[in-house]
Amino acid sequence: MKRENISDAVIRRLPRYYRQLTELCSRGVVRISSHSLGEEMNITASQIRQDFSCFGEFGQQGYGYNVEELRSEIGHILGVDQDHHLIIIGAGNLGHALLHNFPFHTTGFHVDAAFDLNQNLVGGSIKGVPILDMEELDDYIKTNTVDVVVLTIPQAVAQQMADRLIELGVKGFWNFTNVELSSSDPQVQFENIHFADSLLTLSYRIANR
Amino acid sequence: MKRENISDAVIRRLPRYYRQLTELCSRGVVRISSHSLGEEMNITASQIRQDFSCFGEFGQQGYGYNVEELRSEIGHILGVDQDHHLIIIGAGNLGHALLHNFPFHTTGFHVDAAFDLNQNLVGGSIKGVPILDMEELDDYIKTNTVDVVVLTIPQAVAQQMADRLIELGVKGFWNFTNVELSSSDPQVQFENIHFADSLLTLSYRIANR
DNA sequence: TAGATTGTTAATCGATTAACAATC
DNA sequence: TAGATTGTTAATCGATTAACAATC
Repeated sequence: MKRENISDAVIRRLPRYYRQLTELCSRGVVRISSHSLGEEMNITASQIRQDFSCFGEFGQQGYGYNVEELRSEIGHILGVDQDHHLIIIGAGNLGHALLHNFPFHTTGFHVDAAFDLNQNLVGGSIKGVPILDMEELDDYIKTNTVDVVVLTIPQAVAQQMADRLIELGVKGFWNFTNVELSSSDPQVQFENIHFADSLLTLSYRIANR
Repeated sequence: MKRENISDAVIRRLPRYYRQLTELCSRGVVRISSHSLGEEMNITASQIRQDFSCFGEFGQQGYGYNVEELRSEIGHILGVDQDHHLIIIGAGNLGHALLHNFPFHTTGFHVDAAFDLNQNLVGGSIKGVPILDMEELDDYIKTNTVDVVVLTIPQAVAQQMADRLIELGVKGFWNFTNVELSSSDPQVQFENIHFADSLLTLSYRIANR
């Protein structure tokens, strides 16, 4: 399904809705109105209804939304039921931490492999994910489906690695290096976790409180 | 210094400017116009001038901006020259990764200690940062300056830990748990790194490309 | 001086909020 | 049926972009 004209602001709220609805599910809440959902999330009821209406009609007048149903609709919109394939490049501290702690399965991603230069790691596995030699990367991508590459490598080699991967046809990057990656191909998607940018905004806010 | 009415959008662009200017500095670029800076960053020249004008007049007509000077001004606005104090709660994989890889010093933060429950870690240190027993946390905060607490602990205990710390007077949180933390005190600042939300937006975009 | 580029004011665009008819 | 709450249209608000006088 291809949807046009959904603003980035809306897209960024979807995971929050999904998270809140998951929480409501686990609390056993069956139905909720845009008003009460908004109260819990600090969002106006208007915005919630406006957001949802971009994707369909999930509620019922006079009743509100069925929590479980709405959760599953939003999960579907986000693609959590799509079984995407992902590999991790760089099995250092951060790659390691993601492999150990991040619940990839709840987001519809399957981690197929990790790659590293360090020969002490190569051949081993973490949480069932094999660590392969960086040498095997090109071959791997040519012969396997890779929807997203996680970049947990040093800044210095980030753009060149991205270029190499884009060349090989990779279209999705979850970028943990504090580098602004770019591609001339608009089909290529980057999602950045810029730790430093994040901490600096906090620094600004505590300094200007 | 207290600035009023600076929008979140502007604040979130500041670290990007700072990053780009640092890069320009290292390339030896001495001066730059809003136009060329905009070209490099994919931002309009208008927006750049508008953004900077929130904080002062850093340019010169007919010349543009002195890169080094502008960088230092923005760094100052962000507080990188302020030597903030920070502790890390949870020295597991993620806390570990931050201690090893994150260049706290370039952001004006000094990491004074890490805390963990795991007695195998307590007493040791990582990159010169001592790992203390969680038991000592309350005393530590009462007797030391703590501007920011990094939360790299399990989701399940996140809000209760935040409540405990807020009670003790902590006003800044760098939150790595995928939980929406909140406080009734508007002085308390949360900056969230929601990994799952981030990956889900990527999932959405590759599914709706 | 002439050209370039700023800081700022005005215009435009887009996102959020309010209002309300439709209807469960 | 009456009350509640949706989905949607209209109004408002805020952020981005354009324009331009000031001036280096």
